Amino acid sequence: MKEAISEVSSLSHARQEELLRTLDPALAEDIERPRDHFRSLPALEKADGGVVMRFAPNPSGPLHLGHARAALLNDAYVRRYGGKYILRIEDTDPKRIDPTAYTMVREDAEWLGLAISDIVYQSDRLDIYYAYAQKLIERGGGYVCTCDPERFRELKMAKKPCPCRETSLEESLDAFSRMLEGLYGEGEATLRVRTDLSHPDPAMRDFPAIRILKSPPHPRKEACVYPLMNFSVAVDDHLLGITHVIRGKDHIANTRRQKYIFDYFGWEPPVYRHYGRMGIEGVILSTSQMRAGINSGEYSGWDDIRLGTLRAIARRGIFPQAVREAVIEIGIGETDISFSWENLYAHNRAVVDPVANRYFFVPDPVEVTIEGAPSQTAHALLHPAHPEKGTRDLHFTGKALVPRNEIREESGMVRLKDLFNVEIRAGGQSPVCRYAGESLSEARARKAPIIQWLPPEECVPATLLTPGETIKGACERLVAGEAGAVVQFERIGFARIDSVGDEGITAYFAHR
RNA sequence: GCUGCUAUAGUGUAGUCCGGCCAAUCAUGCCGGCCUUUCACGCCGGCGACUGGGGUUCGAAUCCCCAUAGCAGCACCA
Repeated sequence: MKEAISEVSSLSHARQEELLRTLDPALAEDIERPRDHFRSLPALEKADGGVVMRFAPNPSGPLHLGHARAALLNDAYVRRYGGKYILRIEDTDPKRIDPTAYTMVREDAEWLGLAISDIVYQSDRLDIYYAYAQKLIERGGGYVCTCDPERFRELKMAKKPCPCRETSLEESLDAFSRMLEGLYGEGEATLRVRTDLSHPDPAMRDFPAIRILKSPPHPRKEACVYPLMNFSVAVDDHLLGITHVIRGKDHIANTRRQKYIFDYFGWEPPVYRHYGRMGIEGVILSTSQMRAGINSGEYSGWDDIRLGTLRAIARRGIFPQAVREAVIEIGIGETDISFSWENLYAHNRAVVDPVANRYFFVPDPVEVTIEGAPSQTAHALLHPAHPEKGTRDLHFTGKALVPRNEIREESGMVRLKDLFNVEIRAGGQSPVCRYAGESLSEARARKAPIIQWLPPEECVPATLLTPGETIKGACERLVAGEAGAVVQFERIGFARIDSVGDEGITAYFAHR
């Protein structure tokens, strides 16, 4: 037996399969094919008949890269299995609502290209939550607690019940009505879900479901009794027919809590997947911290290019498709990861390179006279791979703007791209530049750098903004027609033309 | 403190469930070369990882135990 095994083992997989096919073709069909791993997400259980999923941000600010992961992952599964995708605005905490965020979230979701089929506002559903809260009490699953929160916490940690836990069903129902009538002050009464006080995880013990909030007022509704997310989410997930939930692992405990509610009502919970925490190099994702920075004037707004908001990266010329690919590549692993800009840029480069027109941008320009050079016109291609897009024509008439850092003692020969060769002798204040022929092959042979340049009378002042620095320079006039588009400044990198004004062009650097 | 999750190159990821051509995949990054009137794109080559220690086994990235590290939760936030 052993010999037989080692004999088979010594054969190659291909050979083994071949032999098996001759012995038992049916069995051979069962051989597991190596999964073609083109970045496909793992399959979801119970999803073959279609899914109903949701993206559930709270409207405290615009969407950022962290939201994009949740939104796009769920979106990818809805597209894969078919079904519905619900955008659920979780606005049950007036303290954390920025009224302008309602629009920003919708704009950002649209930018991402989410396949949203419905939008639901939780603030429209308060009566539903109240009704289910009553049912929960009737089923013995909840009680109104009027203890001091601090006191309750102590009891909970000691695995001891608070006095309210023993109140009768009727009393709890009455107390809950009084909550709704506004007879309690803020924090004076809370509906708790009855769980298991001896549960080893303190996070599970009689967690709160509904609380009273007198201020600030809700921007959309008049109310002072609001559900906590664990309650509203459980009720909504059931009522909206959510089948699968993909969310961050910070919700693992919430999932367990929500299961108590599902159990009390006899509902079947969705299938959950929790992905790991995602940090982003050099960027804060906390909405409150970003807001603080905006208020203090550190950032110019939600679309300040140093921020990780979607509007900020859009402004820099990152396309939603690149974000989608980067996020899908990351997947739903439970490991904590750090999101790398390099990976995002690589995806964006693939999106943008084939379509971005090429232009010259000369940073820190210095004007030089090129002695002995004939006037002539350079016909530079808008895109090297698409000659049919045409050319930008630059007329040379004796002078050129070139990047200051190309003029050095040791410069020697450089070639002005699409024009001719120039011999530079730096030394002192005024560099001397002399025409050195048209020969491209000579420039090659002498390893002359091929640099960008501009006719001084045909250029526009331009500012290139990167997250770290502001580069002043000049660019071709034609760039003015690219407002809103992403172009490639040759030898510099891709940039989005943000605005074209009297004082010149402003562009945001995307990446190399 | 209590509870839970995770651990593969600089980064992301495949493989882990069901141990075996895994001297570990793919991408990105970096380095070198080729191509090229851009330092872009494309092509070729190279660099670089199974957290540590025990155990089980003929055989462990894969199973078990311990340790370590990171993360999350224990909010009248979501």
